[in-house]
Amino acid sequence: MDIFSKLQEEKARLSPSETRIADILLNDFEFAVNASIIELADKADVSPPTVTRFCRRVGCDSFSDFKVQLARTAYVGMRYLRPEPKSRDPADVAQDIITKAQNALFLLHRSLDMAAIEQAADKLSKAEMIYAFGSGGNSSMIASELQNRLFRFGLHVTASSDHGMQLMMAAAAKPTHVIIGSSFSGRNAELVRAFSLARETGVTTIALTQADSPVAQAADIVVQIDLAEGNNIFRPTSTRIAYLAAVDILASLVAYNIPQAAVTLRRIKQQLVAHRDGDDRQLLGD
Amino acid sequence: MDIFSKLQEEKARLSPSETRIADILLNDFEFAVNASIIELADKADVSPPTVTRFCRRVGCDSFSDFKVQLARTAYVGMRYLRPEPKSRDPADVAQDIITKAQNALFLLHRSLDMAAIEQAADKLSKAEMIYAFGSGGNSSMIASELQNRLFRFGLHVTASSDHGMQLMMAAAAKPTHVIIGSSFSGRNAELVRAFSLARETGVTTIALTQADSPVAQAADIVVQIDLAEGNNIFRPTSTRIAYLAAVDILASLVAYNIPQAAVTLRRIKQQLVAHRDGDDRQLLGD
DNA sequence: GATCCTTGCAAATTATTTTCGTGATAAGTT
DNA sequence: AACTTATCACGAAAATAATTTGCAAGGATC
Repeated sequence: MDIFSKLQEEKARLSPSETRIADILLNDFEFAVNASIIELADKADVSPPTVTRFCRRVGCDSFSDFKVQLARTAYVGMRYLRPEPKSRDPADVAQDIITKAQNALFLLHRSLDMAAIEQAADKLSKAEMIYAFGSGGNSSMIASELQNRLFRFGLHVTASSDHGMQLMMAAAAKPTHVIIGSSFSGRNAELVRAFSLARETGVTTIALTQADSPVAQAADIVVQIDLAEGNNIFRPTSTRIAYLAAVDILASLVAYNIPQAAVTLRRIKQQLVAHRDGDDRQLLGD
Repeated sequence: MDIFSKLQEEKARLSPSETRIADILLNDFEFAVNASIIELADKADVSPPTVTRFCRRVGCDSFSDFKVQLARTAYVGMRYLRPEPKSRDPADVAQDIITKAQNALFLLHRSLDMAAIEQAADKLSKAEMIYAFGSGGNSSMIASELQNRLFRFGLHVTASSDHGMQLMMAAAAKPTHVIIGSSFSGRNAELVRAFSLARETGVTTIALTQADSPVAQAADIVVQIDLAEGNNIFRPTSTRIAYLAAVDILASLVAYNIPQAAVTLRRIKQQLVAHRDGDDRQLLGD
């Protein structure tokens, strides 16, 4: 368990002196990781022993262990404690965006249900036909990314971001087919309808979405992507990055399931090396 | 600058004792961040002073500073020193992909030229018309992402992934217009032609690409995105994630330059909060 | 008024850094 | 080739700094 969650948990039980220490951690983190116990104690107007006791309280062995843990979780844990540092200084903006993106990946990794992903990869690699659904700028990008990745392995796949089309495809799909749909919010009602329709005829449905959302409940297999609220709503880029990484993982696992894919990919790679001087289109390869 | 790049840089000049210390860092990192200077010295078969000297050598003020820096960059920096774990075990595959994506963000952040980005943001926010160019699956996605982000701020922007169209637009552009083009490889010859054409008539050109590449040389302003080779060629997803983050940064800076944008964005946010139950399309907002 | 908790002081302990000297290697000199 | 001389890496020990522990005083609570 990381320091920051421990801190939030203990917050109420902290003594006045300890609260002052905690405040410094949250407000002037840079100072805190670089300070010695004496400097930190001075700044918090407490004695060094109090700082030591504080460290023990939040689950560390010693002050130096505390500093290491602090520095370690800082990278990921820091920003989602305080809402928005949001200075307009370009360096801060860049730092903030990069950190949020890394956090999103971190959270994705932590919440990934590997069993579900493996199951999804398994179904996809055996599917006679795959429909990738997603609407809105974000999810439709994910749908075309799925198409982009999967067709390379020799799979039959088509992507659609059109609700009407999705419904028709879902109605026409056979039990040997697979529908994979993405919804960041989990509340895409049309996708839910498409899933329900497909399941009536025994088509396998896979959702890339938030756990326990309507879309998740409508699907057979749920690759859940649960990010903290803050990341989610107002900063779509970091959420999208997490989805892209999830698709990357899924596609890689599918590739391992398909012997032919390895051969194809190797050929693409060789071609890439041979023609390094071409333009971007070649980078499509993987 | 982080410890691990410093380490690689200094590697050749390291003495035998120092090399032993470096080895421990790389092989038993967990031990290294938790050890005291004495424990670390013992394990490396050197004396504590040698460890202190080693710390100074890699750019730290003291041993404790060293430990903090270590713990701090560990999360992202670790893996790109060792080549490939690459087992087929799903958990490893996932870990590998996530780490590579995080590294790409880390490297992006390190190599970002903030002055160039600010300059680019400045030009974009003042442009009468913006053309976003990019071809191939990756760069065309970046182009449409640019359109997607910039039109929200009230800017006039169009994206194109069609070479012929790009040339015509470049020929028709006026000095008050801006062309922004993306090329992962930096070798998109058509984009170079479009840039050259545009510059003849004094149109500002901005490139999102590798430094010192043909595309970079053809542009007025270069937002350089330099990732290590390994990431680049065979794993397009992580490169793309870096580009997406770069666009995110650029767009955020543009937003700060445009007073009107803040108002628009606030309205979008309020609407999002009010209609939380809608579908994905609303997440397009930022 | 007894008890418990918080806190700081001072001493003890431990960790880290500095200083200094040795030995090894390389470069220059006779 | 042999002999300085310079340079450097390295560790021992001393000096310094940081951290922890034991203990007692001051408050709050019951």
